[in-house]
Amino acid sequence: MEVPMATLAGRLEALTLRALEQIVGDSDALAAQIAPTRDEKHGDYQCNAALGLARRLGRNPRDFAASLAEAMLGLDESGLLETAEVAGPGFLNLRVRDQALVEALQGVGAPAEPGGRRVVVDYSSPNIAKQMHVGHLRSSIIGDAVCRILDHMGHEVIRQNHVGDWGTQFGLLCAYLMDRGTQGVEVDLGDLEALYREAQALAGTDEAFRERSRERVVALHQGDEETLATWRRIVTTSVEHIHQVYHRLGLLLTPEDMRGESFYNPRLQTVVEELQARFPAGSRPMEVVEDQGAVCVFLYDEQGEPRFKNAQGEAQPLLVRKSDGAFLYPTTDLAALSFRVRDLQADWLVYVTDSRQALHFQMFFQAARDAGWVGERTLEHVTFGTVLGPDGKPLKTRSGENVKLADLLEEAVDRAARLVEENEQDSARRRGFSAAEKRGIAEAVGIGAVKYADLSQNRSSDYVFSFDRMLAMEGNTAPYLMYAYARIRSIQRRAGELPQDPTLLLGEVHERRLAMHLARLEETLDQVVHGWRLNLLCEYLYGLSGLFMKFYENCPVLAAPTPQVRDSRLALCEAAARVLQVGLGLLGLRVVERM
RNA sequence: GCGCCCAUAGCUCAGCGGAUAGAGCAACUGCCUUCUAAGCAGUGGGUCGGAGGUUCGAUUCCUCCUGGGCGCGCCA
Repeated sequence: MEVPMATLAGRLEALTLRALEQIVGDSDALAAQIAPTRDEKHGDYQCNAALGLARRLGRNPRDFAASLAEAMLGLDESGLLETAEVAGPGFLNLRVRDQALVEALQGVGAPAEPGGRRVVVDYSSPNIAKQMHVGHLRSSIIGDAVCRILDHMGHEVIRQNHVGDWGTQFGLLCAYLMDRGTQGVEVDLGDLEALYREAQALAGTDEAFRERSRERVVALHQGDEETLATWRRIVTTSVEHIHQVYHRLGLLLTPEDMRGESFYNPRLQTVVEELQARFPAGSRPMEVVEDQGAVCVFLYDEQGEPRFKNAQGEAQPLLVRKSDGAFLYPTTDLAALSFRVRDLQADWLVYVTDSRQALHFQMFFQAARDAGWVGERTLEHVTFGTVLGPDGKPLKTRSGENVKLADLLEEAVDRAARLVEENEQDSARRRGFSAAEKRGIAEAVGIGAVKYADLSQNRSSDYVFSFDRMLAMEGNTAPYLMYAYARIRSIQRRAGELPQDPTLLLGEVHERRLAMHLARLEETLDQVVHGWRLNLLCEYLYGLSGLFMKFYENCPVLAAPTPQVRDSRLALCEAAARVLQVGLGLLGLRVVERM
């Protein structure tokens, strides 16, 4: 993995590689193995290259590490290293010069120059005609953070909200609405949901209605104007609701990013025909055959064995057309992939959906690859676990329904508002906020808490949703990080004029620790992107907040011993505020100036 | 049956080859006449589910086992 040269880790890695080449000559298997030290008595970074390499070369690891250290110090024209010391069985402990650290802080948090790759990020993807519920939370939050980080790193991001606006449920709903003759009458979302439930119930008992629903699906797909008009009314109502929720969640998604399943309808037939024509029965690694009236794509590995098997141990196909002629989820996904590659010219596709769809994505990615649609492009399925209730089962309301996202966010903000109010009632903590300020803080803290609680989890595991924990004032929570930021702003307000281009002095241990951590934002992001481990960014920001709090306790800023130290500390405060704001911004959280 | 994910402190979770395994909560002890105490400092708490293997080195990688979650032909 290439690391941008600007980061300390990147510069150390480059230096280490040059030194290794000098010692052992050209070798394809050289790895610098630079990592931040866990314990600061081992320096700032450690190089673990000597341990393994010395053994392969039949040399003593400590001796090898010593000559590596010598070579590195000799090649270090830019004055990066303070010391390089051999320790333990052959670790090389590296301490960075304060001057190099100060340089690394220049422009920290600034976005990269544009010029990266073109990335399509597919996320959120709610269903039309239903309220957004907790099942859409993680995709929305995670996908948005992915977009923000990619953009920060200089990539061109194209958001795609692949909404479900075209399935069989619309036949049901259109048929029911048209039966009732509600054309022209305003329908709100609550009505739609009630109507959908009624329609489902009716379909359970009424064969004729089921038949009319099926006909409506066909009419819709064939572009029947009356059916389309009904469908559009449903869509318009839902889109409005969805964007209200997005606005409150603070997502980047706009109506322009919405490209629903219906968009691909005219392309589905072509996709199936292309595959059928190019991969007739007997083709490898993929063959398209009709079985029981359905069009099936079978995928084979290099040995000609089926890549996927069903519960009976038989080859399992990807179904691209049902026996009744209708298309399915995989068909739409293939059409969308083709559109993103050919029309949007993307060279990196990211899909953010829950992990239950992992098999589907494996199959459909493989089919796209085998069809030659992918080439050198990157396909990533970013999965996540389920949001659970206190009982350890998927979160539902007491009556067993999906928790509506709008309700969940409302409660989070309510609870945050109560916390703000409690502080205002306490004479020792009162800040004298206006009603508008209190609302602003509650909104940022409440929504931020929900998002941060999600992002700070390991993506792959399920997690138990708890307002109490996410809004806790202590620990790795949004309020803690936002509080750190507000404290910095408070100092800056009191300081008045901020110093112009001050010299950073890192004599105090808390000053240097803070500076070193601040300098590691970009290298943390490099790690985050590798596997989309967003919780690493959360951990980084939590660590930053903790270091700032310790700095705050131990290093008076406004009452610093000298004007030079005061200016230096004010500059550290400014850098910390910037990194916190940028970092939280990358996660989609807003900061507040006071709380 | 096959596949994917998970198992780490009493609880909730970090830690995807490196040095004595880390946080927060909960329990206990200090610190507000000094920049926001939504804070800081400290104490106690672990056979990293089990057994093998690879490695100079394994919570981390591989194999098997146990226990949980999820998925596997016309839903998306």
